[in-house]
Amino acid sequence: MPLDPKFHEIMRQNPLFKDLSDSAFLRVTEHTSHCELKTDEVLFRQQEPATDFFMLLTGKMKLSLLSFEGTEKVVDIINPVNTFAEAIIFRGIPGYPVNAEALSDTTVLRIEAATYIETLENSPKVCFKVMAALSVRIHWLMNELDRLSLHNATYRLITYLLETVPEDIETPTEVHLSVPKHVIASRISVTPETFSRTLKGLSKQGLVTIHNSHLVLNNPAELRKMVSI
Amino acid sequence: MPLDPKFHEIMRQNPLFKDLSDSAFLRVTEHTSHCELKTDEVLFRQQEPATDFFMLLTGKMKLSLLSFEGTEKVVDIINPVNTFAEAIIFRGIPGYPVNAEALSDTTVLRIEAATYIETLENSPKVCFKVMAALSVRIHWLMNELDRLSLHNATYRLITYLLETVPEDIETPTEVHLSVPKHVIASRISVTPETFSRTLKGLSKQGLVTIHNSHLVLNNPAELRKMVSI
DNA sequence: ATTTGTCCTTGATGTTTATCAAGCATTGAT
DNA sequence: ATCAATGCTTGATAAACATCAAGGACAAAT
Repeated sequence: MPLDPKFHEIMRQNPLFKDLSDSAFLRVTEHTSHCELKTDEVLFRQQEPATDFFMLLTGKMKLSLLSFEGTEKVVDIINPVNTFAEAIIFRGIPGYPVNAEALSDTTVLRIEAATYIETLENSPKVCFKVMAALSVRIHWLMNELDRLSLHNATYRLITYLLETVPEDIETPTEVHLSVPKHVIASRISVTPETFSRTLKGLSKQGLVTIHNSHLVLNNPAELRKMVSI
Repeated sequence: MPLDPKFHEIMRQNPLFKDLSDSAFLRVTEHTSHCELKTDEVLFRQQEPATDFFMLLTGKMKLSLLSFEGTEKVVDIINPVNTFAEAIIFRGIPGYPVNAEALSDTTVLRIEAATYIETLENSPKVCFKVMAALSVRIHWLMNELDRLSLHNATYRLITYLLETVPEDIETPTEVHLSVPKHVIASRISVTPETFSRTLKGLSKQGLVTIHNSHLVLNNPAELRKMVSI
């Protein structure tokens, strides 16, 4: 079934679709479907055959890895209106490399990879957009590696918090944790207990004020200095 | 100066150049130069303007990040005949994201990014190869992230050792550590001291035998089981 | 109103790994 | 032959973080 045209505009804003010709774009949308997920519902699992990639419209998704002991590591938290799993398109390997699960009720667009690839074959311009997107991803991952291996829990928490506010903010800023704390804990690779204690540590230093999921960064400049961004 | 034709064949074997037309390839080689580095010599530093990417012909290179405290983390060890820093091509950001330093006397080819980009604009087929290469990189990085955040020093050492031997080996196998131990230590994110102790631990269990830089993996199957690959 | 469940916090304890300090082996230079 | 210099190992100690166990806050269900 072809996609409801009301979604066309939002798709077009994404770099992966922006430079497609109208006819190519329509061909893609004909192989795109709309998909609703309830909280905790699984979109796909590690190793499952990967035939589609996705664009998140509303809600939150988490991408996670499962170790063989069964412990889970949240690799990324996806927000609207980003695409995810697009890197699978070009791999020889057929399976998804992560699990994708809804953190809240969500809507996603499911885009057939094969169709999209066909359209790319006729458009070097879009290829460049894709390559740029992949490169951004690579540098994000390198950044993650850096932050995991070079730094401690406090550092990782602060950088996580600062990612959610504009770069130039100097005055006290509210931050609402829109996903459960234990998910953020996994995302920055600490246990929920350590997360709680680390956040409390920042609070004792007067750097943040805590009201449940509602935080105030009292001194963004000082926080930035602590991680020297 | 154009590149000595004796290097053409080896370049052609790399996926980034394999599917270029002859004329396009020649244009690239005209903007490629040959470059010799002594041990410890720096090829480029983090933040330096990135105008070229590279292909390693002989020797070893290390790519590393420097934290603001001055500690170094080896992100990757490059072997012949791989390209590196190719992801910079498509980024908006102008600087290299890592440092590149020779671990031994090396020779590299320096390829002008702008010229290469021009050739891509005319060849969707090569674009696909590049996208595939970038995707492989992404999945390698996700694997790294997994191994750093889900596992301990022993696990990381074992996977490092197993990466150097064929997948199906069951009998005792020699492994020669071709780079200094402290570099490997940084690569798997432990201190040299921990590296030494961890390796000794494996030795005490009879899993490896140590003769300086020369190791024997006595039971690859058991090692593989321990990390359950 | 009580119960149940989820999520978070807190404290006590244990493990892993880093840090500091010293010593040993090898190499190259004087 | 002796003297650094380098890279590795080893031991003692400390820090960071995980684990285990218990309890509190809050919301939904009964």
